Amino acid sequence: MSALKLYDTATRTVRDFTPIKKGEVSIYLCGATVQAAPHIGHIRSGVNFDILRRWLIASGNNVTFVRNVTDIDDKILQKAVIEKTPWWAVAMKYERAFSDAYAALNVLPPTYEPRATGHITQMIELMETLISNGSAYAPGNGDVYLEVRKLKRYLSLSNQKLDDLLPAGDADETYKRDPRDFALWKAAKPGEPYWPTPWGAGRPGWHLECSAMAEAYLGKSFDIHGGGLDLIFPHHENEIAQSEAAGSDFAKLWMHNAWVTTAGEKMSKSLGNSLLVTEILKRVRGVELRWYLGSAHYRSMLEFSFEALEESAVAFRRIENFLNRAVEVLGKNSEPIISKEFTKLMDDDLAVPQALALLSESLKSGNSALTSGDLKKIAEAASHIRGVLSILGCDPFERAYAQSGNANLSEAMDGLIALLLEQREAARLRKDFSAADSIRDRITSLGITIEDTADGPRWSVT
RNA sequence: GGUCGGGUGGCCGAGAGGCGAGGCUCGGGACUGCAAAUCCCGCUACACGGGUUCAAAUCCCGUCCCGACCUCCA
Repeated sequence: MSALKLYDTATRTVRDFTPIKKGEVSIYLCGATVQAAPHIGHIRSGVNFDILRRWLIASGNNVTFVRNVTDIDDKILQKAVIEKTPWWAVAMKYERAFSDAYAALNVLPPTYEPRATGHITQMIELMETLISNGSAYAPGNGDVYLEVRKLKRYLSLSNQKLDDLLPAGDADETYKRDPRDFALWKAAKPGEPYWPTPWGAGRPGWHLECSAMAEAYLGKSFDIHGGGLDLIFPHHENEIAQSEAAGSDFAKLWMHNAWVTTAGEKMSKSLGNSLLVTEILKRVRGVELRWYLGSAHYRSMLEFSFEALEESAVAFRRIENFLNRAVEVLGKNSEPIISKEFTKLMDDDLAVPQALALLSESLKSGNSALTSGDLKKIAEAASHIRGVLSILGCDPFERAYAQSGNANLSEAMDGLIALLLEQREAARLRKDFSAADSIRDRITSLGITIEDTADGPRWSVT
């Protein structure tokens, strides 16, 4: 019995979430336009919605999760010219880059991951519907526009008035009945890729694909539509306009994640390469980046700095260290438990930051139990921590984060270090501390940390 | 111009009328041959000016500052 509440952009309130079909949740997330490698802002969206998805699953729902790939658009075509390569090669290259980033951050693969170019047929059908019912028009040049003045309602998501909008600057308005009408379909210019349609050869406008694909995979009505804040207008407004004009109910609830900012500003694509996921992953592991991106509330801006990232990674290693020690002491891993308190927090619009305070309590209690040797409490703490981490997608024991090392090699290493530690222990016993410290220093300089515990020394690679 | 979101301690980051989230840093202590790890204690804030209230970071009015969107955007 879920009491999940989520913030709905459409009503600007936190409200009860009830799926259309009990136990089944359908989500459409606007994915990447594959025109450049992902930076950490792009991937935050993936992480935030992955947390939502994991929570819905943990709450007993079957989740159908659709995340599209926009593999044709103006920027991809521009990039193809710059990179002197076909547009589809550009799209494929960056789609792979996104896939790699999602995988590195343990973002669950979507149930379906449709590409725009694979759904031209559905888009044409949608346009036919819109033209035949008078919502859209083809002025004859190959373009197809949606006539926004004819809509029963428009701009309800962003709460704007049509007449307040600034007129589009560089739009070629000669074919538009109103400057605010937007393109469903764009006529191909010479040299551009095109698909044939009853109105001429061209390619999809940006918004059409999401309406077409959402209906294809989720039907005329589905539970949650998500994306970044900047998609509210125009992208999501236009999706609503198209789909409603075509007779769909479309999304029941709208969720938008906030940005990763630098110096208070939205991360822009012209910022350079330093914040690309691949670059960040040279500094911290995937699980640590995910922990960082997931740790702020999804509707709060996350002010990025390398200091904050490093700090966050250190905090995560502390948790990981406890879990590893718990396994050593207990001889086995503790099963994740989702506590009532945690459930209450997550049900409250995914209150992750407060859940982290809860985790912090478990960590303290677990570490204390480790000192006192209270096995029951150690297991309890480990279970609660793993419960939280499993929802955040940061459980270090998850397969996505498993070390793919050479088993023989680590066994040999284990033996070698044990040998050194035995010598050090012998030196300590005879109070030859300078010999003991010199062994420790040598080991430390190789990047291995030695800790003396009540149960003897333990080592870990830093 | 319209719409939306912010300003919280040295830093990050929650909360949204009362009983001061949490983490990091810093200071002190316990433990330890030393270190590391861990635990305990301490430091304590809500942009500014008014107002409402027994009580305001939270509500209201005003001001300042920052950011986002307005047909390329996570």
